[in-house]
Amino acid sequence: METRQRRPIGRPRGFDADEALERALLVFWEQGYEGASLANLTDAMGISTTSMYATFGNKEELFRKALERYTEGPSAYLARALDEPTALGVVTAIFAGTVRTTTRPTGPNGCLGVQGALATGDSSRGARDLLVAWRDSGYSCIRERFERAVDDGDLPPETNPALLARYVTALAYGIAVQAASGVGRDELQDMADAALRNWPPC
Amino acid sequence: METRQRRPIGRPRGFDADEALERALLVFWEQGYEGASLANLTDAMGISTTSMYATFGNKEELFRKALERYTEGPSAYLARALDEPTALGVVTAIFAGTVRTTTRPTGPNGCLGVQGALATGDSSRGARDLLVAWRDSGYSCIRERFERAVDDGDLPPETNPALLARYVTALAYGIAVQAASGVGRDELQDMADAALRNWPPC
DNA sequence: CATGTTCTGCATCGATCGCTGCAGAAGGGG
DNA sequence: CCCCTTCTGCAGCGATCGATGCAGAACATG
Repeated sequence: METRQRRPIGRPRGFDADEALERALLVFWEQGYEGASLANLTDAMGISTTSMYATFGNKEELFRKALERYTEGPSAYLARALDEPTALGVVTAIFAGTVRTTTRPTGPNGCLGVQGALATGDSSRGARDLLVAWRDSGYSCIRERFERAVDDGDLPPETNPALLARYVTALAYGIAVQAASGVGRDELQDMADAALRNWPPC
Repeated sequence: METRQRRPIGRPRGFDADEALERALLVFWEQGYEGASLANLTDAMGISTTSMYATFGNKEELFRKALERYTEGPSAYLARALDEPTALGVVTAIFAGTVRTTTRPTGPNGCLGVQGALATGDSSRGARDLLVAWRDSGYSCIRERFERAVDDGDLPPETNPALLARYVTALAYGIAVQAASGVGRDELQDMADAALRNWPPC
């Protein structure tokens, strides 16, 4: 049997959808959901609004797919960090990944998941809720990882994993906000190193 | 001599400018600069667009004045916290004020200075830069307070005040982001308490 | 070739964006 | 009363918002 058709019927797409999505991701990352207009997005993507709607649905769907790409690309450090053998290793990797991703020499500063749609008008509530869920998902993964660390004896048995996860996410968000404000990579990494010097903090 | 004229010449204003500014502040706080449309703002303020422009200038000026009001109102805890006698007292007050202000039972969640215009399009860059300066001002005040604490012997002489201020602001921003995501007051305060349990962290 | 399917370019939709012109209303001073 | 100044209500400005209709182009299949 045939594994797959090489070309679907109909006129082939005149652009690379992956690259277009990457360009859209950068625009959303830098300008936020509301700040990124369809004209901004399609100009950066190099396609017409018609092609954008035919390929990605609408603006909110485009944002959702850009966020997926962000999760599996720039923000993939989180999933990798959770595989570190110790809780300290996990947190060290989370902070290092956050600092690196929010202060890339080329590209937007900050974190799409934080600054993409933190406060919005009514019409953008969908994007806002999407990021609330995204942040909550990241928090839950960290909390569950800490629960496992407690079970493994890697963290003291009196540790509150939920509280500890709130602490780590708070610092990561704080790094992202400062990066969006223009604070440099080295300064943020030094701060993260200092915070890691006593671990666990509670 | 007369201290001041009771009434300026011309038709008197038909609304309370302070109260209108307070209403605008709440809209900016909840929806952000870009998410708050002129219609949203003037509806909440209870005045017409003409009156808004005559009184406050334009949208960006209105935002600037709302931010001033925010600094002297909901965010005044920062200035008060800096008067605490010890660095630990300062940070304790900052965290408590941040948690309380970002999780008020009535009113918007989060911090206007963080979520008001973290990432914007080109047309809102003025508001964005305004908040970058606002956050930088807060950071500088904290850093200078820690420098004084080092001079006073309140903090160990090897302390890096700039780094410590980055740490405190990062946690405060992280609290604000989580509050904007719907995390409750008690949970955030517990986290702040845990972070304060070992101080200074570096 | 004809036919079917999909994608693209152009023009444009109604709604909303931030903002303003203008006439009249509401006060004080003469 | 008239005159001056300031504020308000109404209407509407050009621009931009997100989103579409439609005709034709570009492919596969027969």
